[in-house]
Amino acid sequence: MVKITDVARHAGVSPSTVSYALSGKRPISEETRRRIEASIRELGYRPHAGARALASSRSNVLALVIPLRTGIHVPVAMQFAVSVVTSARQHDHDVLLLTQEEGDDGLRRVADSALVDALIVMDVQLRDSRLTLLRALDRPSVLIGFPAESEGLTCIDLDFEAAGRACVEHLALLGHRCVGLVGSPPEVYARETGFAQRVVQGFTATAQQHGLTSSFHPCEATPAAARQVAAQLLREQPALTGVVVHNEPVVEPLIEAFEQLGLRVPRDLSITAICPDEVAEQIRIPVTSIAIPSAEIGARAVELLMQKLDRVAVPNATLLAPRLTARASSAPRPAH
Amino acid sequence: MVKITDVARHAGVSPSTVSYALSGKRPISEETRRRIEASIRELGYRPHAGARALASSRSNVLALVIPLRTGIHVPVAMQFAVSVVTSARQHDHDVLLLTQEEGDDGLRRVADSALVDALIVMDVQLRDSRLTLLRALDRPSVLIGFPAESEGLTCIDLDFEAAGRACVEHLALLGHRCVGLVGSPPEVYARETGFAQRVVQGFTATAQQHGLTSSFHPCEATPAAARQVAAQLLREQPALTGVVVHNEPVVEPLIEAFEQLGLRVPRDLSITAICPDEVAEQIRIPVTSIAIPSAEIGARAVELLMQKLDRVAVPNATLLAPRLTARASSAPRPAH
DNA sequence: CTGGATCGTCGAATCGTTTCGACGATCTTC
DNA sequence: GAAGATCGTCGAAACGATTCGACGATCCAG
Repeated sequence: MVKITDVARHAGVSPSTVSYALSGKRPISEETRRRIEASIRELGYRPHAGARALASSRSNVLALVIPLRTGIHVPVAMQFAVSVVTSARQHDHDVLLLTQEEGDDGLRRVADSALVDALIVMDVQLRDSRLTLLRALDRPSVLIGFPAESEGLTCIDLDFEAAGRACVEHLALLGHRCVGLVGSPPEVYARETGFAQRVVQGFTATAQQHGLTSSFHPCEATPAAARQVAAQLLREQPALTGVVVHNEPVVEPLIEAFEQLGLRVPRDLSITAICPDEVAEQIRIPVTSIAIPSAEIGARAVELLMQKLDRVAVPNATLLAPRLTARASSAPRPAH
Repeated sequence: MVKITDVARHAGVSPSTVSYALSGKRPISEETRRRIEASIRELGYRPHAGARALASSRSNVLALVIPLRTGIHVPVAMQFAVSVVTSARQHDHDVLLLTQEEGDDGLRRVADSALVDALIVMDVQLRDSRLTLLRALDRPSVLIGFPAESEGLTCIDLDFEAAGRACVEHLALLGHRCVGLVGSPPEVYARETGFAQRVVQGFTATAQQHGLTSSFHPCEATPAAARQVAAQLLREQPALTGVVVHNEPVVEPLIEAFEQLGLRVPRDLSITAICPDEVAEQIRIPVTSIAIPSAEIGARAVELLMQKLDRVAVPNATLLAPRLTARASSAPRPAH
């Protein structure tokens, strides 16, 4: 293995000079720098990560805790993870993958052993045992999602309440007067995951505000459940003309179900979804949707972490504004 | 931060004794060990990862390279990643996440900087620029999937050829004489990803061997494409009674398409798929399938790596035998 | 009972960086 | 042209573990 002393000797300088040339923490003359860089390339030198971490007390590694639970849409989580890795690399950091089931101990382990400099935690719940831990830890962290009490933590997420609101407003603007929300699987609400509830809040409040009739149903992530919910919605609200879906795998089956019940989309029924663009676009009738900007959230989470590592103050809460893309699935309310 | 000398002082022993008590590399008396363990708990000591890596030249971190490409089924990749993390933890290792796009440089970086001890590479292609690199690297690696030339590498995967064979044999045994294969998206074959081609080989060879009429069509991962392929298959082979699907997102749409073309599954048409159990089970008509054992592959890959790290010889190639689960979608050939 | 293993522990060297203080040399500024 | 900054570099001291050789004590075999 080639080490910094080898490079130093080869370039005719001292090891510390090589280090400074690499880190830029002290000025190095143009000419010396070039000589050092040439030696590095020629010898194929790579700083030893462990030695570097030991000396600098920075590992340049971020921990990412990914969820495993049912009810979360896997491709979204994956996209998010990829975006974290990509962004981290742009800041010269790597990403250590932890699973939810490692729990508190896992977080404490990687933090206390200085294996990672900072942590990103996905899918936090309203009351999450990890919150206390994260607050106590001497390493910065960023949460994806908002717990009930976010004091002393840094959180970022799509503004799901605004997303629910935007969907209803889109439908209201098109003249719809009777709307329904098809939500995530029941267990998602049961375990008090903030984002799902926030959609419901935004949806319900806005519907009321606009004087619309509305109802809300959780829905398992299966076509069968979708058919059932579709039928139930129509039974309860025969005048239904607008539906908001917050449940990725069910968007398409739900449309199929409505059509089999005799409703044409968007002629008789307008559909709006909160889902990734890929899902919205790949359906036979492309769906008007609010995207879940996983890539942006990931990138922003990393930025926040980098700032915190640099001791720059950052906002406690970052809510990304929803952007609605109108597609073929929504239209003005049928004249009839 | 509490360090090993603190523990040593607290327990009244030397630092090296603490180290040996922790690693078990030399015998330590029962009583001393207990005293040390008590001190560790009391002080909340965690060995500094960097220092440990530096002194032992072992980081206890594995690199995992995940694919980003289109055409691979994301939940499968995710399941696999989770299983790698879980298994690694059981061997006291952590997992560093790399993306495909980091490419050769990324692999070299983490390997040469001693950031990781070993590497797992998913989704290798038949001829992959990383192969040369992996062979040259001084760190052990395991590939998921088989390249064209696997000499000097350790590879593991489901035996996709046997999977193709098993599907055809299942259909042949049920009396079917005319079968079709609906494959992955064309780009998967174009980029020469071994596993997809191997299914085709197993399928075609076995069909021929049993004297069956057969045909093969790649298929984009959309319902529209599924409908198109279904129609085309029936046009080409009006006597078609058995279909093998190797394309997760299309299994359900394909069944729907066939039924809309007037064929009842499994009365008129038997379907067999190569896909995760969750996909096979969640469809209205549960599908006879060969599972992709991502969890097992992940666990086995980690085991192999651990053995290689311990300088235990391991087989070059590990092919997992396919297991076919009969479900509602396949039945004996219609009488006439 | 004696000589050679084995057991349990210690001290010191080592791993490969970063970083701090120091020190000439060069550059400003009045 | 003297005093003080700044520039560019060096040497040496961390950083916090692991591991090797050594050494007294205990055990066992002949």
